[in-house]
Amino acid sequence: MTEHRQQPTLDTVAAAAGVSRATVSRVINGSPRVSPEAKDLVDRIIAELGYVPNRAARSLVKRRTDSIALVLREPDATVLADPYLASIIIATSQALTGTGVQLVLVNAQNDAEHERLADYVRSGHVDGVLLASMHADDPLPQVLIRAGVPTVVGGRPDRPISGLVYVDSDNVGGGQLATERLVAAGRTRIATIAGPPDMTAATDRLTGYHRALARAGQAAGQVAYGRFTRTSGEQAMAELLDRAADLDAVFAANDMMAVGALRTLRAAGRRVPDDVAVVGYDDIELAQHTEPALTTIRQPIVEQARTMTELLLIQIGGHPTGGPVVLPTELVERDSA
Amino acid sequence: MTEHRQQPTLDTVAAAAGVSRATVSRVINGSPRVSPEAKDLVDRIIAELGYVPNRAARSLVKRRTDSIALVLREPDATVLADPYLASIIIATSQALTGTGVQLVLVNAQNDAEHERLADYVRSGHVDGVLLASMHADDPLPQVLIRAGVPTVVGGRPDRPISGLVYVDSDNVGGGQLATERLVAAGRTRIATIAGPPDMTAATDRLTGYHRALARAGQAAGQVAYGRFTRTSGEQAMAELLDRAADLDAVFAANDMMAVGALRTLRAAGRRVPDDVAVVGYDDIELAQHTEPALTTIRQPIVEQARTMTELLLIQIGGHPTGGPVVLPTELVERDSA
DNA sequence: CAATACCGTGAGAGCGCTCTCACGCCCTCA
DNA sequence: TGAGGGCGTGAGAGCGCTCTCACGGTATTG
Repeated sequence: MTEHRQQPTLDTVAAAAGVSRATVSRVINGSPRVSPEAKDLVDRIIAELGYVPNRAARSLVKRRTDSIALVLREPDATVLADPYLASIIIATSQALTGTGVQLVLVNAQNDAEHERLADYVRSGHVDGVLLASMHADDPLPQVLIRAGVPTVVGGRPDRPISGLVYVDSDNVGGGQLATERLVAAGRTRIATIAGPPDMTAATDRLTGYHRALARAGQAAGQVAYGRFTRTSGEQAMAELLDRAADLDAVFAANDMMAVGALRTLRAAGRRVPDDVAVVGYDDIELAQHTEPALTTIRQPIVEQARTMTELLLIQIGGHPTGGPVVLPTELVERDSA
Repeated sequence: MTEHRQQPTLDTVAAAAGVSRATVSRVINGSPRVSPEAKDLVDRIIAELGYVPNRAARSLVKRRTDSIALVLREPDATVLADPYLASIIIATSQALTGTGVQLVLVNAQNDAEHERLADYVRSGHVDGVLLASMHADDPLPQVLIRAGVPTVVGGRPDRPISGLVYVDSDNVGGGQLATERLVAAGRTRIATIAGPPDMTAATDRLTGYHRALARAGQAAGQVAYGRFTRTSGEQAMAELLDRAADLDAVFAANDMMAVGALRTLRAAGRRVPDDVAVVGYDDIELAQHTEPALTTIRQPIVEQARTMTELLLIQIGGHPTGGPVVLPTELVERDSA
């Protein structure tokens, strides 16, 4: 293994260029108060020596690290393939390219790690925090805000938190969009498989469902609850079929549950979309490959990540950010409805 | 917004405890050369003041940042849902919990960003680098090794690089496993859809396929090439059917191509597995939901990430690491073969 | 009992950088 | 011609921490 040769420092460069450390620093930081000749000379020496500023030293004096934390709260390896998470991570990372800001991934699954997270942030290793997803009763956002740490969360918290900036997608609008699609297709006995009542995304989608039905002048339909998993979707669909054998459409609050519903419907001998139309939510990869391909609602994940990142950087810059941002969703028409 | 109250420093704590800065430092770093009384006192003051050491200051003098970079080279938003990537990220992050080491995600898509990556690492912001996936002709590993940066890469490079530590899964063994499954099922005209010839994972799987056939005493079967995408799998399958209408089995070098093959086979009126048995590779989420569910090869992604992380930490610790590690794969039996 | 060892502690020198301040220079203006 | 005002530059004081070194005190040894 190559020996770590001593990295050149500011002083090395200054000495080689015959100027002071301050001048080199000015060149590096693009200060206008440097003569063109000095700048050229220093630039040349820097290239020659392969000098790279030491980030630790810089952030020690600047009180700035130029990196932000993306905090994930999904717990274990079972969610490994969670496409939403993956998208958020990649999209955030991409939103950061060109800004010179680095992304630090932080896993904070349990409470102990939440504690450490606060310390971690206060230790000055990051300038701000992105919380990937809000969970009910999560004290983290408030802790961070109270500590004066720039923070942006993804998804609306279950109750308002003053000073909290969040970026959500329009779940109410999405649920409404999905249900309206079913109404427009002439369905009149539209049921729904809702998500866990303790998640705002789930309750918002249900609200959208109710709203669309009301606007269409239809009576409230059957509601069954799932846990956003395929098997819970299968069960909920069975329950729905049991309670309302004549239903002709289902809006599932996410695609995995829709996939489960599709299975139950097939097992029950119902044809999709002929007998029962199905609309999902999320537009996961799998939605393209089901039989029939799933009509669903697409969330603006990339845009959400980008918006969150932008808001955070603005906040870090010390500027005021507006309130929460809610991004519109989109209907993806396929074959199941 | 709360004012960032002045964080207490070592001096603050020392003054409050009536000891010297050095003693506080010793307590924090768990030095044995501190009297129990002093330690208790300092611990109490630290808790009282909510003191957290400043990481920048620490790493400035220690030349250690306690964070590592995970470098991704998947380019754009189209691979957003790449489950392999997501798994690697999450698994790495999990492998790091409890070590006190932080994960910095770095996107290095194009060459310009590769350049900057080297600088970035030399700027001392990370202690080592994990390269998520090897691409052919990638100069990065050599650059890093030459710079003396601890590095571990995922996947075998296309040609040996001296001093490079990599962790691969046994693609040859996996390809063999898949093909043997087909042989064991009594298939005698086994074709394969191989991946891009410039990726070692693809060529290794093909090698495994050939080896299994040779061991079984069967003649070499038809080989068509895809690009690891579903549509390329569809095309390759059509090509295969064209060249050998009587084939009774296909080994696809990844699941996405297997899904494509399934489509083409269905369109061609072939029943799976009755007429044609299909085995995929990767065991992606989707493999559970195809019709029929896909028999496939599972890679030890979590273990791979964990191993890579461990090897890197050992290297960072200055200890010698053994050579490359190759992890075994596993057959997942479902309905397509 | 003197010599030696060790142990807990404090003083202080940096780590590599930024940034304020002061200084000399040239240019402008009255 | 002298006062004033930039403008480019250098000196030097830290940022918060670790770590070496020296020192007094107690325990151990011949």
